[in-house]
Amino acid sequence: MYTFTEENYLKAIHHLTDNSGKGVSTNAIAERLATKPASVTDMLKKLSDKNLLVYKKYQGVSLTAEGRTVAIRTVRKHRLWEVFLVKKLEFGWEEVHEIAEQLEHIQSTKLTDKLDEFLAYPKYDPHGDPIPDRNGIFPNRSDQTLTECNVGETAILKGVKDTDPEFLKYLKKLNLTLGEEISIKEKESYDNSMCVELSDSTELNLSQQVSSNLYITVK
Amino acid sequence: MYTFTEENYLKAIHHLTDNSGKGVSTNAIAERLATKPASVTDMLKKLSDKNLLVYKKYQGVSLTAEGRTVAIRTVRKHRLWEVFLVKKLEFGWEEVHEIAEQLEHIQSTKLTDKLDEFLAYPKYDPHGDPIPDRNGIFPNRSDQTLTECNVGETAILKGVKDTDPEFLKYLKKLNLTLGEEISIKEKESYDNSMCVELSDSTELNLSQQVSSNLYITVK
DNA sequence: TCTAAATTTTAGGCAAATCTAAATTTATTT
DNA sequence: AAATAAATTTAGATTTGCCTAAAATTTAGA
Repeated sequence: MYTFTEENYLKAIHHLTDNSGKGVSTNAIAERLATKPASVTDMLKKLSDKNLLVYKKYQGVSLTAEGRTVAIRTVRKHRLWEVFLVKKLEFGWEEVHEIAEQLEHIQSTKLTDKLDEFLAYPKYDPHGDPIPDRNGIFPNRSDQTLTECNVGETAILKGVKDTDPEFLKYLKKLNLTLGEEISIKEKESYDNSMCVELSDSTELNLSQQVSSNLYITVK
Repeated sequence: MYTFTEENYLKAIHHLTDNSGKGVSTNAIAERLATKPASVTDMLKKLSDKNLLVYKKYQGVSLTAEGRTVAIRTVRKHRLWEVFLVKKLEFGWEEVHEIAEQLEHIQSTKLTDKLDEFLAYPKYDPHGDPIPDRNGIFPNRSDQTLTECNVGETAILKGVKDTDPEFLKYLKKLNLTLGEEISIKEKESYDNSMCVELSDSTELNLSQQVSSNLYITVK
């Protein structure tokens, strides 16, 4: 149906699309795909010819309905495989992205749906990112980060914004896993770091860099 | 490491290698991969340059140790994924080959080994084909077919030689699944068909075409 | 053995996806 | 508003894997 490369471009463009209505820039796509802007321009023309996106020279691109469908389907596959790798094969959450980058291109709707069923229809992947259903509908997710919480509140860790393996390993070391309850004890206005307590009573000091990458809901 | 195409060529050549010591022919490879002989010649030169096989013009090819390792690793991945699809996702045995053709190219030794563990180290795939272990060692398999059995003997179905989806669906319809006990009641010398009885006492008439494609062991 | 048939290889090309270097367009600055 | 900087596109190549048509080699048949 769609090639490995086409799916990757569409997924990248979908990821880079914000609600501002502006087109996604060539440079942004090139950076995300670790390729050169000239290569991106080439590919945008081809994808435009296939009606997967709307491209006007120098104006950036936006996905068509068809392009968005393909992109979301790819995200769905990626995240379902990540769940499989962590929940069934017991990989660490910092190891699965790379393998899922390959698995997301397997072509078989039946496989995707059976995998979904096997995993009991998970709503979020191991990093807390929402998994679209077979119709492409995403579950809602909190976009509130720990930074926005006040002293005295208790937050529940729902996801991570940054999924860099180094960051994930660091959180693992701190015992910060999805679902963890985090009570804010103190906020330091000097560097915006915060002191928090976990459910097992350990206390941690989190930099703003860390807290701004943790999606939470207030209890 | 190795491309999709390289793995496919090596797997095909491994499959076509018999113990006769003769090289595998260009035409045979082309037919198996549904490609043209000229394309095969191109690729053989490249694989030879990479020391994955030994190629002499007009003489056919044979795999080097390295090439064989890659081929067997690919077979291992293919068959493990087939087990996963049938045992865990409940696909029919006639549906899994195509999907496994894609999954077999996922690059991650850790994934393969974890999958193997998850599946409890299966020795045979859903068609009864042996699965090499992580060192490339195949379990022994019977190469005796039902055709060779005599009246009065009871055979246990261990595998199928032909894995064409149509044949597999036919066997399913006949209730002939791996492990089934088959008692030979009668052999018809006219067309070499045989009349057999299954464990649930149903009687079947099997053509030579069918019986010669069933690997068995005598009880 | 000598010729015809089959097999295999070479030659020349094509499409996908990428690259570098140069040209063009848009954005920013003074 | 002109000049510079940044972003984007074009032009021309490269690599991988495949193709067709023609040439070369091997095998098989009379």
